Amino acid sequence: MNTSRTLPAKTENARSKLLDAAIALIRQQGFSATTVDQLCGMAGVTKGAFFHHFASKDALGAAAAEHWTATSSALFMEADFNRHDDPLDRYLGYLDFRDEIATGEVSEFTCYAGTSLQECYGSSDAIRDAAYQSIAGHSARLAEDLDQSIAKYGAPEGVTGLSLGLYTQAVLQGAFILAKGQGNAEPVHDAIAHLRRYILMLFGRTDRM
Amino acid sequence: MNTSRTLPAKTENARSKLLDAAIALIRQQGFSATTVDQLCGMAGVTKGAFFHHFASKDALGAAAAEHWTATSSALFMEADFNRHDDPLDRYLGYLDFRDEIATGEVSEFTCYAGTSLQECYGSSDAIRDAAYQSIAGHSARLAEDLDQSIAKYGAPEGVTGLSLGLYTQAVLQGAFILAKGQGNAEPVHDAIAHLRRYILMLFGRTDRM
DNA sequence: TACAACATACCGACTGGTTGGTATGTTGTA
DNA sequence: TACAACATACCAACCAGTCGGTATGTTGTA
Repeated sequence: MNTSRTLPAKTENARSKLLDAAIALIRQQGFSATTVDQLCGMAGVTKGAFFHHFASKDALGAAAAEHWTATSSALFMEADFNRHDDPLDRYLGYLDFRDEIATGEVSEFTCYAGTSLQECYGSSDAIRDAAYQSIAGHSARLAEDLDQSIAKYGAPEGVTGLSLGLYTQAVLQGAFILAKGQGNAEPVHDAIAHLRRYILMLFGRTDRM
Repeated sequence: MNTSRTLPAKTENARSKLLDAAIALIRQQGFSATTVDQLCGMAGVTKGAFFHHFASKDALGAAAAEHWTATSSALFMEADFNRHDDPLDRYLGYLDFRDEIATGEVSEFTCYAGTSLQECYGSSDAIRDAAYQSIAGHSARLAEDLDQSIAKYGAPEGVTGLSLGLYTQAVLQGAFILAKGQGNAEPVHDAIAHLRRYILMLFGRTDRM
């Protein structure tokens, strides 16, 4: 759920410039602390454009979650790890990929959906729902590979692909919080190492540790 | 890091009433979306009292993190699981305890420190630092039992008590985010089950699964 | 093809309620 | 009486949202 993708140059319209600005600013400052004027300033558009495209600040927050889903899912779908034949290799490749992209400024590798879900639970149903959809959908994507891994390698009773997919997201989201506290990506790398070890032990593939 | 503790009756002063209100309201709505007037209203005091005790709204947010540390660490210190002789039993008892207290309204079992750290990273240094201190301190407490467990049962190279303590917090914090999305504690129970299985496998105590 | 009718995208000054914070009392008590 | 612990009244800045207006398509039709 990172977005260091190269932007498609300049001819973007006001709407997408505002969505990009929203993801950048809200990841840094949070939703409430980010003002409409700030968003317009960063996007290089005026308030008129803002309220032409979005009914309210809340509506922008929710739309930004969908935008986030679109850009980040594109990022993961294009990545090389999907080409592995083995489902467990694909999952482990995903973890490696997430490990790699966790570098630089903390607010640039943390998750828009997680941040806004955490903050806006209780103050905006629209944002909460859109943000959770983003995370749940991403988990479901992972669950496919994990279900195939379970079918192939077996797993303890009660362990499902979706359960492991959600756990994966929980670990990452929690690690992002620690990274914000510490100011660097180290907690993310540590957490992924633990998660990787768990998965390998779970599937009896300790030879790959 | 839960606080369903019974409050010490009524003779609280304005300061602690405001801190309690802060933890309740900010966990629900987030820091920025919570106004000083709301805080005063819930605490049953006036603005004069607020700014008599706290230099600013930010200062209250930071003080609330320390208050959170105090109340939650008291909660965990008093709990029964600390009486186990075996360090691993103490850690597993901690997980059981966290599992038990994750019931009812989501905002009542989630973590003030995690929520405000997530949101205020980038907009308030004081709150960020105080919140991280809360989580890091809690992890360090867990690390003691985990280090003793490592000494007693052994562990793979590179696995330290502090690393596992921080991982434990990451798992819980991430599970809280999922719980906010889903609206109930199920993701927390699931995540703890995975974490517990990991720890047992790590220490070669699969007999206890 | 020419032109009216309409739509879309955007601008920026303005507003009215909100919000964090202040200035100035009042009261209990050591 | 001195001072901490509050209460009351108030303010200036801010902020989401509005509104009248412009510029540039698009579409239907005679």
